[in-house]
Amino acid sequence: MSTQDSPALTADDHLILVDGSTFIFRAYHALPPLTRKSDGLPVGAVSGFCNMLWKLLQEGLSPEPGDEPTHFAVIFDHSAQTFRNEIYPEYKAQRPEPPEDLVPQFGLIREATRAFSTHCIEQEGFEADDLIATYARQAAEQGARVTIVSGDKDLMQLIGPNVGMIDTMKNKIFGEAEVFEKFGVGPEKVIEVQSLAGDSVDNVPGVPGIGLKTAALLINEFGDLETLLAQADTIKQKKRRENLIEFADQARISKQLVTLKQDVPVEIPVGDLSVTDMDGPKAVGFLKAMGFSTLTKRVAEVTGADQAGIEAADFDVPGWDKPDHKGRLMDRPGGGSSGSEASKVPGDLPGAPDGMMVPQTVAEARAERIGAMQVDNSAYETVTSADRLKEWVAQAYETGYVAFDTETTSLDAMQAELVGLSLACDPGKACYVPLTHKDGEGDLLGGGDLVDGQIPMDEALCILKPMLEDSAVLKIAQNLKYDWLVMTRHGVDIAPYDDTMLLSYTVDAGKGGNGMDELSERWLGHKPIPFKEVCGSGKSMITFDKVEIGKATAYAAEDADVTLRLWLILKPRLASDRMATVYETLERPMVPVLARMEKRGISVDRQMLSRLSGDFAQGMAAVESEIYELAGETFNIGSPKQLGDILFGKMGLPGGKKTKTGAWSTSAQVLEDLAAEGHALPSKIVEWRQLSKLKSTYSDALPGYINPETKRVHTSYALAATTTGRLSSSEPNLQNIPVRTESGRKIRKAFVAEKGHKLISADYSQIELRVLAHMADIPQLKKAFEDGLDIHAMTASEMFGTPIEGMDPMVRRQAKAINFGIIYGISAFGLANQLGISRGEAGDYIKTYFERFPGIKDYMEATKKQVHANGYVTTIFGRKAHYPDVNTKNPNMRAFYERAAINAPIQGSASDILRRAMVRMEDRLTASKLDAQMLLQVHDELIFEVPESQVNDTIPLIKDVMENACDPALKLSVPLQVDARAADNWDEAH
DNA sequence: ACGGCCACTTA
DNA sequence: GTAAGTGGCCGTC
Repeated sequence: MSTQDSPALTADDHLILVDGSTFIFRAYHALPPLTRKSDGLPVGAVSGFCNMLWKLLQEGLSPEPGDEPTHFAVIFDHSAQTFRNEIYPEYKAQRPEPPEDLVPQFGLIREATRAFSTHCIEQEGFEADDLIATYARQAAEQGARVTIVSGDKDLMQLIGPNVGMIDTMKNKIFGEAEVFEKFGVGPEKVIEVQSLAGDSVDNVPGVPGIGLKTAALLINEFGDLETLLAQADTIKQKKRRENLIEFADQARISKQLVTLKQDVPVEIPVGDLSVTDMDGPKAVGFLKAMGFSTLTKRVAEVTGADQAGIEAADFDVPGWDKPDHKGRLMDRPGGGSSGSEASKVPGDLPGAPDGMMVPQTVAEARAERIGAMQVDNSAYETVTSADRLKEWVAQAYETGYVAFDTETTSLDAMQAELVGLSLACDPGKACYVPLTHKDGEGDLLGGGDLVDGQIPMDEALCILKPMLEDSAVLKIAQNLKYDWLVMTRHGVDIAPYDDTMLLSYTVDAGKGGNGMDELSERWLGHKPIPFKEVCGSGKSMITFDKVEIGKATAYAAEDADVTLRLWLILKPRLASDRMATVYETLERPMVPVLARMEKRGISVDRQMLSRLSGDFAQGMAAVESEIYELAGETFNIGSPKQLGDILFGKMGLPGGKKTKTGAWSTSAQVLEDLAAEGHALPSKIVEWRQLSKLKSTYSDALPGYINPETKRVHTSYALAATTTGRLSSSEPNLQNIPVRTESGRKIRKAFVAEKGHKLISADYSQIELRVLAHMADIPQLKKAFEDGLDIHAMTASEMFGTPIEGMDPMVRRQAKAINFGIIYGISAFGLANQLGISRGEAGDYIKTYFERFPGIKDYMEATKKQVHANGYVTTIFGRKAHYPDVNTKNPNMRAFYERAAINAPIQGSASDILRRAMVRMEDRLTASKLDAQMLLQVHDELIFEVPESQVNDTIPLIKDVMENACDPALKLSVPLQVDARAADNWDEAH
């Protein structure tokens, strides 16, 4: 990958650079020796390294959130020879060969780095320090924070405002003060001092007779080395003066040696060092192979890897000659592991219990600490004055983050009136700011007046707006999209922000709901005040502005308090679960994108729908009388129970399936089977039901969703509702608008473009099959997509050997059903149902398919193995879908979860791709000065409203964004194809 | 008034 | 065979 493809770092990023090489030596000498039980392989330094790395990956460096690394790399020396040896051949020349039992551990530690899914960096000709210097400079220049993990004083010259250094072995943080303590100067003068004082360990000569103290004295007096050398003749002390003059060049060489090279042409750009999801089984396999039982257990627990089911990794250890006789190799005291002693050697670090090396993860410790705090609803403040509100805002600036929640009059963000808002900066410290509470008599003639003691809305917003929009304060909300919509209608654009619902969804999708009440019970063991206890429910429900302010404070401030606590628990899990990139690229940026789509809404033709309702009613009435005629009586056709009595009781038709409650099924499938046997009534029922559905769900219901103000329909998208990463749409659901039947498409025609505009529909062609071809790496499928072939015909041709030219449509149809079946985690039962063939025949088809496409079978088996071992599967962009119950003993349930797990990476990856396209779309349109507005998303399709004059320029841009949505993070091995069309209504555009 | 069940709509 | 949401019916509260 070239440098320009690599994403730049931002101020929100935090790069951790681990100095691997010095760590190895220090761990070797500082820690008690340790050998592998099975064969005496020395692993002491490996153990120390693994514990250190695991701790860093788990909790970053600070117990506070927001500090988790977004980028992480371990840097090693490549070889002893570097450019410094050309300048000064003696540089580090006196270094002894590393101890014999350390040699095999060099490779193992690199292996360990990779086993923890961490970047392992080394480059020929450069020391680790130079690579660290280069990365640190680049990251700092891009505004990111950098932390160097090392105890090497040579790295102290890099410390600066954005660059910190920490010695994890001594648990010491090095800031400017520490540098000053050690060198007597600030970080920027360290090299000047070192060039004078030299370094006996590294064989840097310096100037004879000048040590650290004198060097610091001189540099503080003269400023830098060159000035000092130029004015050396003014030095009073004779010997010092002579040495400075005589060894001036040696000092200059020394400076070159100690100056770290900050412009190494690094092979891997800094932007590519982002933290990636840990491969639990891989890490566990490695740790098992090392015999680190405690850490193995710990990693398996946290990553969810199946400890028992994973085999120890098998790899060669260069530099390690497995002794013929146990215990021969080691000569370090206590380092040997003779056969008779082996059983006495603990499986892990002796003398350094894991409890010290591997503290509880921050995520776990947090959950425990925050979860143990009590929630006290009576402790919250009601903010009634502008001055108090300003103090809360100041507190938010002080803390740097604030939990935020709005209270309104409606669940529909597009109609909701702002009633008040709540803030929290610290667990237990939260407030409610009532704004438009009215007294409770508003339903009578009098009353409905504003309650006293509320800050005027405009004044409150003036105080809050700068903070809510200030990049210095992180706003934390639960389901921010709602609050974002409410606030944007008051001219406030919240940024930057975190969303606890999305955090939970990112790390735990599939484990349960992500609503606040559920998360609060799960993580805090606290049940928040139910909304209905404040506002009631049903007909007697009151809007929040009628709630008495004391009661409102207890409820509203609690929401902010709980949200803050959830954030404190969930945010560290992005790092510990390696999900930061998923959250930051696929989840968080979707909030404003979807909010704007919901705000725009789409125009529906009310008259057209009204006419359709009439048409459907007429059709139903006609069918209805036929039904009563055939049945010989009237009954409620919409009641499956009554219908079953007529069909299978009175008329005595053969009942096929039963529903799970034991009643006769009257499903369309059953009715169609009966119709095929020549019965007249069943097909009439099917016809009636279709019309009934179209009328009730669509033509009758949709006009009720037209917003009186905007005259448009505003759906609501749920970002955290599905296990796979798909969105869902509700109130109304605009992702299931009919399209398959002629009468259904009439509904779709009622979705229209504004005057002077067109609707553009752009949809991915076969995206899930393409994703599958990529993931399972199926050569025939990839070739077919590259060549633009009819994929179902190709499948049929491959399976049955018939040429694509002049293929029987029925054969193609079967292949199509199989292709879909594959995506759904195929079973003979399901395929038989779909195609109306026997289980045996369906099984034969599947067998043939797997023979032709063995990679698909491999993929499915691998996926099943994964979900059983980890409890989750992942998409190509790292999204996780959890199936916590997949190991159930119930074979039907188990098979069901396995199919879902096979489907999830396919469906989820396709969803990720469209999310990426959506996140980029608006900027790309704006950059091209196009006014297209993204209105709807339907899983593989985007709907836009576009000024007529711009249609021709907009279509290619939309296609470009969608077809290249994987760039630059991932190179898909199949092309993506997008079909886009413009028309006056959705039906014709589709 | 609420919730489970069934049926139907989409990708 | 995967993933969703909505409406009508009907029993329970």
